[in-house]
Amino acid sequence: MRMLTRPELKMQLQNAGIRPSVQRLAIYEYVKNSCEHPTAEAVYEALRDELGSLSLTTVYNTLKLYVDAGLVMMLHIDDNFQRFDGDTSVHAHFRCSLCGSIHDLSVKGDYHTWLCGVENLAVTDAQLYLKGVCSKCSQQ
Amino acid sequence: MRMLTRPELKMQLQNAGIRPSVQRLAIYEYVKNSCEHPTAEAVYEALRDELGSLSLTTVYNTLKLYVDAGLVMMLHIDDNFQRFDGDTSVHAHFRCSLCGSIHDLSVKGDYHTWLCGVENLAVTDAQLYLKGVCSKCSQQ
DNA sequence: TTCATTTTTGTAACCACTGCAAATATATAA
DNA sequence: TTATATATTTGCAGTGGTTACAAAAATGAA
Repeated sequence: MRMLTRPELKMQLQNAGIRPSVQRLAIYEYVKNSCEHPTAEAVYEALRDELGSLSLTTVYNTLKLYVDAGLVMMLHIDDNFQRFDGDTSVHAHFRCSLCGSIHDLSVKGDYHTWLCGVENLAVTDAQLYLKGVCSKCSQQ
Repeated sequence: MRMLTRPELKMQLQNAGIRPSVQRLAIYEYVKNSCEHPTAEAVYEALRDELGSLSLTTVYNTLKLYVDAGLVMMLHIDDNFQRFDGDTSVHAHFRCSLCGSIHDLSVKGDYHTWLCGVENLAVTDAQLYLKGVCSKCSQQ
């Protein structure tokens, strides 16, 4: 996924009915253009200098705002942290037990084709989480 | 899955090299024969009367022991709680956003057939989580 | 019985996350 | 511009699930 420009990101927020304040735009840009599935704390640490003042609460609130609006996904692949993914398309996640890194995986079809008996269920979210040792760690 | 008897459960623990104390066997029996994917707190509440004295710490430690031994799965489908599943076979989980209940779903094949590029990854665990509204809640 | 090891227990602490109210910034109206 | 209402941000305190730790109890070996 190519990097999104500020005007593009701003437009996305406005289309979702969210006013693009300085903090909101910075947080949105960081999550959308990051591929490391950051925690709220990581977003906070990455932006606090750039923004001068930033509250961790703002980061949490803003990310929740985006999740509720469907702009960002919240991941629970990590036992101890919420993680956030700006890529809302259908894909799976792999977490390395050794280095803790999280990688995207492409999927074939979607969850409908993997499951039996989902006809009566109104599914709003599907997450496929894998754990193990990544290729980099297994070489060492 | 039929209910497992005490002798069967006891044998499973011994085969895993785990000494079946009174607390361990009771916790193991409860998780293995439950289909509600209980939290540690739920296991504790269900067994404290039967066992006379029981510590919540013992429940947490014992469940972790079983998870590390591969006898029980830990689920992270719920945002706020660890949940435990005595059924370690490949299956997916559906969580109802309204009533909070968690249901098992059968899957076709396994994760290898759903994904691209898992050849270089040593996968030790795969979890497919779905969220939405269950059939019971959508009728009301 | 005696001693070492294992298991259980209760309390205190941890820490990611949230609630809340004050402070600040922004939009609207006059 | 000024005044007022609304929206957003901020910092701190609190919450609650989970874990660390050390003492107590149970178990096994000699």
